[in-house]
Parts: sequence; structure tokens; C-alpha cells
Amino acid sequence: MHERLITYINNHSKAPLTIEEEALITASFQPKKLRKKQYFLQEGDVCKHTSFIVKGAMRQYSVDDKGVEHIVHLYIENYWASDRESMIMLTPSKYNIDAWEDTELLIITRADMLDLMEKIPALVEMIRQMDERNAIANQRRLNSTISNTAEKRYEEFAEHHPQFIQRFPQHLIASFLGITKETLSRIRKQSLR
Amino acid sequence: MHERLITYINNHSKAPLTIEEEALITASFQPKKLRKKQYFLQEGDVCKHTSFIVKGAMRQYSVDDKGVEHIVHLYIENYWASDRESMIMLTPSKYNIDAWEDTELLIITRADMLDLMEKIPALVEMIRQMDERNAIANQRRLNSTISNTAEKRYEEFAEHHPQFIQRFPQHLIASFLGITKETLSRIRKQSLR
DNA sequence: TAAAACCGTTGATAAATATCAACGGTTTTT
DNA sequence: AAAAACCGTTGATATTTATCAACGGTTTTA
Repeated sequence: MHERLITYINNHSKAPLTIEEEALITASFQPKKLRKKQYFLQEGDVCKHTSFIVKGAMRQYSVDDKGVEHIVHLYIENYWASDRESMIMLTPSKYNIDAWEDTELLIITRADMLDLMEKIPALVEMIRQMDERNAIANQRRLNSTISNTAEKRYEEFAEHHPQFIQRFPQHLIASFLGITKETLSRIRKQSLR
Repeated sequence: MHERLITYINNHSKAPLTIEEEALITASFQPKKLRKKQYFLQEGDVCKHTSFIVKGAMRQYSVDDKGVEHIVHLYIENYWASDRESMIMLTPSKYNIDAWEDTELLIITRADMLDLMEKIPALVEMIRQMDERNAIANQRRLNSTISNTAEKRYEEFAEHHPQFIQRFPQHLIASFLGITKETLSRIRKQSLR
């Protein structure tokens, strides 16, 4: 269960973890299983845990006044899911995070994470790398959203995230891109020729 | 010149900087002045520096096939400007960053920054805080972009960033929001009554 | 295994936003 | 002081995207 996380951390920092560090990490991250559709986080709750996805797929979304869901993130194996805003500010979350497939997580509280970070330099390094990659990805997505038409946005997404296309149904991809499922359906039809 | 940066760092970490640390920082950050319209970064160049804005205002934008500018960031005093993607990956930047007003910067290379981070824990702490705040802000902006109409997006922006409204002309705000200047003009007219 | 929920598609229409062109009032440049 | 560039606004029109409703083919649930 935890090997996957250990491997991930080793891949995202310079010096590999020592045996002691591995033990610390294994002790601090709790395994948790979610059945499809189960919530990891519900709107209105304060987000208490960060989760590392060992197996499965999840989505993060908000629900507007009309009851329409807006997907803000899609997650699969090796992704980290949480609502940082809620967790850090201790405010009720505006988002839901739930399992799209049966999912296995390793979860940790912020307090335990901060604790671990004091003891394990590689973890700090990994988080910095993660933050960097995240900032870059967000930047790209934002730029794409304000600069491109729906069609180009879909093309770019499909190019950069083919795994997601196969893993999530079209209407979730559409919502992620900020368009309706009908529009996406028409875009795909058009770009066939 | 450097006091503003020192203050900023102290405000964004726990323990205040020691005199030695302050000296190190002052030695590593180079002052640089930009006249209005001067580039800090030009599309196609690799971004070599991170800059802290002591005084003035800048903007970051991409230019599409048709020559239309798309504002991805607006910056004023106490903001950090750079293209992380380019700087980290050492790839040519897709963006321009230029001065909207006469501007005073403190700039530092990535190598010097990494060096400083090894010597000054408070700096690492500050950067983590910065990354966190940044991730939260980006999340909010993304969510707003995919969930809201142009009108609501403008309202939210005006509420959260009144300083920007006063500092930058309307057509830049429009571009930042991903709409045309005409549409923004009409939105504002409408919401008057 | 029957019923229900889900998913992608299509058509008709409405709403949001972009585009193009022009204007008058600034501010900046020469 | 004149010319040029900039800025916000408005009108007319085109384009993009959303909305609403319905369908047939899955897959899931009971």
C-alpha cells in the first residue's frame, strides 16, 4: 500500500528516503478506501486531510445556484487531492471531492504533514517540486481558458491528458473545460473531418 | 530599496531575519528600474530572473495568432513576477512581462535563489506560504472562470481586487477576465442600475 | 431480468459574447 | 501647439455557446 507513495516521494526529491524515514511516513499516512461515489470531502465541511491516490479516480467540483456541477479537478493514481484553501484557512469548503471509481487513498492531516516535514527534508523538497509543477499546470490551464476557443481548449487537453480522456466520461471533461456536454459533443463531431 | 523586501519576508515567515541574513539578501537581489513599456521578459526568451516589485506595476500576457494580447497576470507593489515554467524548464517563454508604469524591481536568478534558500530558512518558509497563497488564488480564479458568467466574474474581481481596478485601464481588466473591452464596457453600464 | 440511471448525440432555439467600425474626449509624444 | 496614440463607449451584426427536449444504446441497480 505505502510503497507507491514511497516511490513517488523518491522520484520527486534528490536523496532517497532512509529506512527510518520510510517507517515514519508509513506510520503517518492512513490507508482509506472509498467506494465509487463516496465523498472524500463534502461542501460545507472543513477539509481535514490531504490524500494521495494509490489506486482509482476522483473528481473535485463545485455546485452552483442552479444545481449544476462544475469540475475543477480530475485525479487519478499518483495525484494529491485536497482543498488547500479550506484546510489552511480552516474555512468550510466550497467544493466536493468524491470517488469516480473505487479508490484507495493514503491520507494525512495537515498537522501530521507539517510534523513530517520537520523530520524529513526529502518531503519538503517533494512538496516544493509539487507546488512548482502545480503552479505551472495551473498557469497553462488559465492561459488556455482565457485565450482559446472551446475547440482549441479541448484539443490541448486531449493532447496533454490522454489518460483522462479514457478514464472519465465526456460530460465530466466538458465541465472541466467549462463548456456543456452538448457543445463538446458537437466539437468532437466537427473535428473528425 | 531592499527594506521593502526584508519587511515582506518578515511578514511572511515566523522568525524575523537576522542581520547576517538581511545582508545576504541585500547582496543577492539586484535593483533594476524599468521605464513604462519596457520588457522584463520577452516571448521566446528564457526567463532568467524572479522579480520582486518594490514600486510600480507590470503585466504578463501572451499574444495569439491574430496578434491579440491576453493578460494572464497583473502585478503591483509586493508582487513577484516571473515565468516559472520557462525558468524551471529552461524553455523559451510563451509570455511577455512588461512595465505598465515606471517600476523598481529587485531581481534574482534561480541559482542564487536556491543558494539563498539553503542558507535562510525563513526564505523557504516564505516561499511555501507564497506558493500556498498562490495555489489558492489560482484555484479561485479557475473556478470563477469555468463557473461564472462574465458579469459575475467582473463583480468578484472588483470585490477582491479594487486596487487593480484603479490602477489598470479597463481594457486590460477585460483581457485579464477573458472578455473583450466592449463586453466589459456593456457589463459595467448595465450593472449601474 | 426488469427497471432505472447513465451517457452521448441531435435538433431547434435562445442567450452570451465577439467582431467591426466609428466617435469624442483624454493623455502622450513630437 | 499640433499630431498621434490611447481609452472607453456605442451601434449593428456575426459567431459561439447554452438551454431545453427528446432518442436510443449502454450499464448499473433492485
